Amino acid sequence: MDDVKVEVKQILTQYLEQNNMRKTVERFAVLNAAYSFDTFFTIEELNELLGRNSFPVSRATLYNTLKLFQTLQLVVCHRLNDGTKYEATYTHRSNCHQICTICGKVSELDSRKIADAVDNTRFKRFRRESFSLYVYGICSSCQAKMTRERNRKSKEKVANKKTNIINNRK
Amino acid sequence: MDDVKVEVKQILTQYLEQNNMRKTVERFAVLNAAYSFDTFFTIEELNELLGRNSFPVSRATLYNTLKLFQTLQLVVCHRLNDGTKYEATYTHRSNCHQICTICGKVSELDSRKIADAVDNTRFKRFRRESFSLYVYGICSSCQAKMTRERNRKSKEKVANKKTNIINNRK
DNA sequence: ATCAATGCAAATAATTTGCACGTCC
DNA sequence: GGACGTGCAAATTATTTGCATTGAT
Repeated sequence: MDDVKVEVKQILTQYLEQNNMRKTVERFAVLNAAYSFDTFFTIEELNELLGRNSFPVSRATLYNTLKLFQTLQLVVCHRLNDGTKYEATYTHRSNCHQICTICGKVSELDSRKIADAVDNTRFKRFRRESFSLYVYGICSSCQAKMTRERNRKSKEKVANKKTNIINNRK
Repeated sequence: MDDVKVEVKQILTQYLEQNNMRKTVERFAVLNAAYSFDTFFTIEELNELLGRNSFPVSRATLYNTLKLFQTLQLVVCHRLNDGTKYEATYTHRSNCHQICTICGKVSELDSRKIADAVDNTRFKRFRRESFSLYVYGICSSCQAKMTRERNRKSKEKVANKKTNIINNRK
C-alpha cells in the first residue's frame, strides 16, 4: 500500500539532492499527506490532515511546497468552479475526470481513447506536454435528489388544488 | 461580422422577456463587449473595454451579468493557473484549447476527434452535459525565446572561459 | 409606483510577500 | 557558521455581499 509513498519520497529526495535543496521534515510530511488522499483535496483538507497527524505547517509553506511538487509533476492543480483542488498524480496517470456540477463529486475516467484522440490532434506551432479533460454533468445521486424534489413539488400542487376545491365549495 | 452579436442579443432578449427580467442597458453593453473579443478575456479587460466605449459598469454588475450569461451558455469560464478567463461561446463550439504554460497564449483546437472519444467513453453513474479539454505545452515563440536565451548563456560561458585564461596568464 | 438591478463600499476568501528566526548541511 | 526554508503577519488580489439609489416596466 505504501509502495507509492516510498517511490515518490525517493523522487523528491533525488531531486532535492541534485538541486542542492534542503531535505526538510516539512517537505516530506506534506508529500506524505498529499499521497494519503485517493482523490482531489483542498489546501484546507491537506492542512487539517497535517494538523491531525500533529505536524502543523504554515500556510506559506503549504503553498510553496505544493508549487515545488507541481514542477516535479508529483501533484497537479485543478482550478474548478467550486475552488482550487490538488491531486497526487504519481499513481493515477489519467488526466480525465467527470465532475458533478451540483455536488462537485469527481471520478477518474478511463483515458485511453481520449489520449489517443489528443495524439491524433494537430497543434498549431506548439509543443504539447500534458493535457486535462473535464467532463461536466450530474451524478446519479444528485439526479435522484432532483427527481425526489420534483415529485414532492408536484404532489404539493395536487394537494393545493384539492384544498382550493374544498375552499370553493364553502 | 455583427451577425453573431445580433443573434446573441436576440437570445438574451428572449430569455429576459420569458423570465420577466429587465432589459437593462448594462446587460446588453456587457454582452456586446464580451462578443468583441475573439478569444479568452479577463474581467479586467472586459471592464476596460466597457470603460473605453464610455460605458463603465460596476464590478458587481460585471460578475452578476457574466454569471447570467454562463447559465444562458453564452459565455464560459476558464479558471486557469494564471487567472480566471471568460470566453464567448456562441460562435466557437469547440471546448478544446491549447495553452502555453509560459506566456498563457490560447488557441482553439479542432475538437471533432476529441468529441468522438468522449462520446465513446463510459461514465460512472453520471449524465454528461459538456466537457472541456486543455492541452498544455509551449508555443513556438516561447520556444524560440528559450533557445535564444540558452545560446546567449553558452556564449557567455565561452567568453568567461577566455577571460579566465587571459587572467590566469597575468 | 413598484421592485428588480445597479453602484458603492465594506466584507470575505484566497494567495503572495517581506522579514525575523530556526535548522539543515 | 552560513544560507535556505519556515512561520508569522501584513499586503495583495479576487470575489461576494449589504444597502441605498436608480430606472425599466
